[in-house]
Amino acid sequence: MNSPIRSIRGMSDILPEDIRYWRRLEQIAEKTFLTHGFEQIRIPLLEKTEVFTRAIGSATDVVAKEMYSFEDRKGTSLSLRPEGTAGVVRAALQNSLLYGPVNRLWYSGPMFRYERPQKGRSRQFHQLGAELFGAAGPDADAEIIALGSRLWSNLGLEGLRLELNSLGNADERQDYRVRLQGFLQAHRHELDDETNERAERNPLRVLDSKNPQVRDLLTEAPLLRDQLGTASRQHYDQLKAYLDRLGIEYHENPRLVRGLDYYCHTVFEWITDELGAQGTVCAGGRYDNLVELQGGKPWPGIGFAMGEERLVELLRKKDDIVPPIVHAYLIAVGENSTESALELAYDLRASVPGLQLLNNLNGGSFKAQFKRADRSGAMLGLVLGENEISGGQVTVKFLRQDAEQLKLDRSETTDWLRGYIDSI
RNA sequence: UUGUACGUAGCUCAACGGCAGAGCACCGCACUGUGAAUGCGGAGACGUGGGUUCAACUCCCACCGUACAACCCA
Repeated sequence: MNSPIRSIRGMSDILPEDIRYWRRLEQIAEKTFLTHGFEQIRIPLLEKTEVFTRAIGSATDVVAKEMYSFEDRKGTSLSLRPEGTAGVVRAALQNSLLYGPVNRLWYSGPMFRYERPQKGRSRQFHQLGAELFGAAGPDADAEIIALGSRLWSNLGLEGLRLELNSLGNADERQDYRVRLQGFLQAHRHELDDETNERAERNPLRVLDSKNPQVRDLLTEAPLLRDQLGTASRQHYDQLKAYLDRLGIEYHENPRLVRGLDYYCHTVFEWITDELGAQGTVCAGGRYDNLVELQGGKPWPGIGFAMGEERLVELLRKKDDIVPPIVHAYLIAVGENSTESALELAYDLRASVPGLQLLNNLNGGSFKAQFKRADRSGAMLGLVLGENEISGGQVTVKFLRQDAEQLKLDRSETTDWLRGYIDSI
């Protein structure tokens, strides 16, 4: 016998018992995006690899080590998308969505990164994201952060912490990068190999290291904040003033940097303490250089992406979404009962809106079928036996309440069920 | 890529260098048209491959898988 095939590592199935949380998340997110003027865009899961190497940066781990890349039959390098923004920018450019009025887009769907799975991290994961193009000011930053905040309240999620930082513009960031690199090099004998290697490749990432020794040393490191020019500082201060006005709490984290190269100025993360090591539930920032990197004329943008698995986990912890109820289980025994039952179910499902009806399959005795009806969680057992069939009737047995069972004429069954559904 | 832990029935877990056990779930019977209680019965398992041993589910090694963490990041 063949052994069963398992799904690919890190690519898990989303099972029926979890679907209600996913649906709640996606429905509320969609509604929230809509009320903020965001329109949906759907783009391919597969892009030319260059879409990502240009945007995200070829030195980042995401591009260098974590992409699912392969050549198509013509030898073009393609990659499954590791994130959404790069492709959205590509699509916006290609379809002439930019360079006009402010443009707001949202997307959702699976992303792929080749990593060892752990809690809150998988190789196929799902993101919901929003992107806002054509507004360079801090009001847009506030708007996009406010959207996140509103989404949490719409979802009933509390206790998410907003961390905030500014990376400055490209020049400031480059200057800082050099200074930080200098600092790290001066202390390289105090650092482990891994950190030194990172100091070479992507020094900003050293800032959010979890290594306590590194963190200690970093208290003396130069701060990006001190490197910001007047304009960048004003942008950041103005954003904070707007957030204060909106009553959105934030924690400034001067060591918050994002993993992807395209960010500048405002960067932020929404973080929970309830999910273990992977607590970032939403992260984003401004990417004023990205459109240019992707081959367009410069155009400002800001956005964020949310990890759906992580948000679903938070919703599941609250556990306040009730599973759908099964109204009735149709039991049928005896000569010709199968066709009568199929017919009755077919008719009732058409004539009783919202009726959740299971009909018995695989035969079985009355006892067995009642047992299945009970296990199914159904409120009612509808019984079609020989007596009912010959008399044109249906017996209704209440499985969850203390009440006498009824015998209805088939002609009145539809109305009775409508009334029953309304009453519960 | 690295580290740690764990792989026994559909699920949750036992046991033990010497016959592999239970609970839940499933199917049936007691009750041949009435579930959820009870009793009885049925079917069903040692991740893979080596090694040590008279004997391995148990000890050792490798591999595969899973979980968590580091790295990285949503």
